[in-house]
Amino acid sequence: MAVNASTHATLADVAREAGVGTTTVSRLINGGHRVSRSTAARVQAAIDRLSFVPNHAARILKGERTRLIAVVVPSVADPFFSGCIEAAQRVARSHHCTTILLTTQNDPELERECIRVLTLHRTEGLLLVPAVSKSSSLLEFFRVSRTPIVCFDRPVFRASVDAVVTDNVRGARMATDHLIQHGYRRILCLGGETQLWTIQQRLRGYRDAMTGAGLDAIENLQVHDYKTAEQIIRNMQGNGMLPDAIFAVKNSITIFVYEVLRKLGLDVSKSIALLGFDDFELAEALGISVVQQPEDKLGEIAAETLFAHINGEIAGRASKRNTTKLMPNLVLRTSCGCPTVQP
Amino acid sequence: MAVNASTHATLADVAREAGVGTTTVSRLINGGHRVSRSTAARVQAAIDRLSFVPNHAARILKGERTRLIAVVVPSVADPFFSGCIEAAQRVARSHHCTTILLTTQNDPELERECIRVLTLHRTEGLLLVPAVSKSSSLLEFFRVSRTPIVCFDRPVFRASVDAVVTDNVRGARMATDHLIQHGYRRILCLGGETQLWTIQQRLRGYRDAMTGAGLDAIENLQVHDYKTAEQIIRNMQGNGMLPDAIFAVKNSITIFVYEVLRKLGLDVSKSIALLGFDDFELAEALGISVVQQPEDKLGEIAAETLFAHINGEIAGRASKRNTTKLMPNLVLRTSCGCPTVQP
DNA sequence: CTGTTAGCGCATTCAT
DNA sequence: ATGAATGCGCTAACAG
Repeated sequence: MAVNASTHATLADVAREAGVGTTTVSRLINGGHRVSRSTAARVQAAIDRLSFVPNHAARILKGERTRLIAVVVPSVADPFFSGCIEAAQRVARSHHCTTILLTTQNDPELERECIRVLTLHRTEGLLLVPAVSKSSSLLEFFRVSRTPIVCFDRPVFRASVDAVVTDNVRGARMATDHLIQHGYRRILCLGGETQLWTIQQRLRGYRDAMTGAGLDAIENLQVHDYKTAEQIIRNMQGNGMLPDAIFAVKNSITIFVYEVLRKLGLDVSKSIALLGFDDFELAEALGISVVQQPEDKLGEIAAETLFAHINGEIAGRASKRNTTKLMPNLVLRTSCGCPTVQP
Repeated sequence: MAVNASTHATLADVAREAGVGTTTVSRLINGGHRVSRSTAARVQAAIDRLSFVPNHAARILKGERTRLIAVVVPSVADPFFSGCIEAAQRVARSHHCTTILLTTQNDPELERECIRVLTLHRTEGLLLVPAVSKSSSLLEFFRVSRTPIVCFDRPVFRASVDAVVTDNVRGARMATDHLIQHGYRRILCLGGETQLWTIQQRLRGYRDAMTGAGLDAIENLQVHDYKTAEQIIRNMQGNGMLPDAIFAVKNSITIFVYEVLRKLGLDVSKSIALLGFDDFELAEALGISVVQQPEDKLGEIAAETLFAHINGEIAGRASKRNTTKLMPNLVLRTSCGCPTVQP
């Protein structure tokens, strides 16, 4: 047989093998309409014999859809993002699309490279967590790009693309208000990575709540790792300035703080209350109260919105951008001072 | 301008816009050799004006590399796998390749679908966590596939493809031995998902260690969630049969057990020692001793091996399969009974 | 029902 | 240094 030995079999190979024209083969693999029973069987046999799989590139060149969408996130390892990705993938699969996954590490330079790659591959849509929210180069890309784009987790300022985000302000305010209602007055807010929009929003929520209650905001936004967290709390302890409660603006900080309090022998919720933004696996076991983001909803809605655009169900660029704000959930366990609930 | 309005600009569009032939444009975007200074500038301007990005599909059709590799894992949300993915991606990027990410949920049916998709896209290589280790259809696929494949985390029995795995037997044995050395005699092994190769290996390690020390293995492999874990331990408590120590064969079970012990008021490491397979974020904070898998190494080595194959640096299918076993790390914190270490 | 043919966008001879 | 022509594998329009 004169099959293309070095690489994959082609449609022509199959046609020759089955003794038919290429069109017949093409028709068979595209639904099998207008092909006689017997011919179909013969062609199918040839396909199996040659392990033929159509060349996607050739189809795309003919103008078929690529059925590829790109998901660009800061990191896969972050449980929050991997949760979103999982949900988005599920949606993509339901639309018979495959996902190209790119990571930016929040670096605008890498982000540009990701965009180059996905343009190269002619992805039909882009689900993007922008590295920075204020970016003229992203704005420019949005302007010239002809493929649908949906941002999630963070918006891009002044951009005319849809975005799906959590209401971070509201979440932080709910959390802080709750601590205030418990009667705490000195509520410390611990944070880091303040360049991120999400963090800024949470800070705003915290401040709003404190101000609203006539309390002074106490903040330290230099928490980068366990070490800095320990130092900060030790210092406050040394000065006899320990707070009544701590609001941690993100996942990892909540964990650091919990660890520090434990090491310093401070009983969480007895001596110091703790409430964090973002849930994590062990939080429930440890009774740590948190603001929970609906990550699967985020990924799912973002992806559904994207496909609505792709399928032309939404007016497109002409219309104004539409930001969907998802409400976070205040999950009360015991670290905030709430009583243990007995099931 | 007669530019292809509805879609992306083509090389011909650029050529027309710049008043040159297509060849010249092609040369410019492929290194720019043999193009005069002035022409180059003119063409570049046209490229920018039209936001031209070469059509990858056309290049592939011409025989260029797709520069695409597929990563097929059970789930992205699992921190173990997302760690592997992150590392593999880093390697892929260093080889100028993009990653297509597919998930199987450990379902052989979905796995087949993933393989269809990646064949369609002509990925140059496949990094696979096989849904099941005993699979004739996978074996068949390996046999006919002409693209390099590397399995990781789990092997496929009797397959002639490389695999990179953790030495699970050894890890479990190290863990159990350590508990034995602490003087514990009644060491309970708690597990689930026993259909997975990794779990089976860990069980073997546990049994080897127990048998080797002349102790009776005590196992319950029906732990599926928090509820079952609680029931099992409560039962043992009711019978006065609580063990001295517990070895949890995986991540989530360790967490369940920790949670149960806490709820039952049993002091971990004082009343009952605990040691788990697989590290997790809060384990350090909680002082839970674990067997740590080098996930980034796993992903990295698997990917590097794959690229060695892709780049023809390894003999290929002819040679026997080569399984790389990575040594896990026993990370001793306090839950196993070890003293707190003061830095 | 089935086959022939043109052309998608690009890289690549082979001329000039 | 530059361009015209060819073909990669496939689909679709057009015969038969």
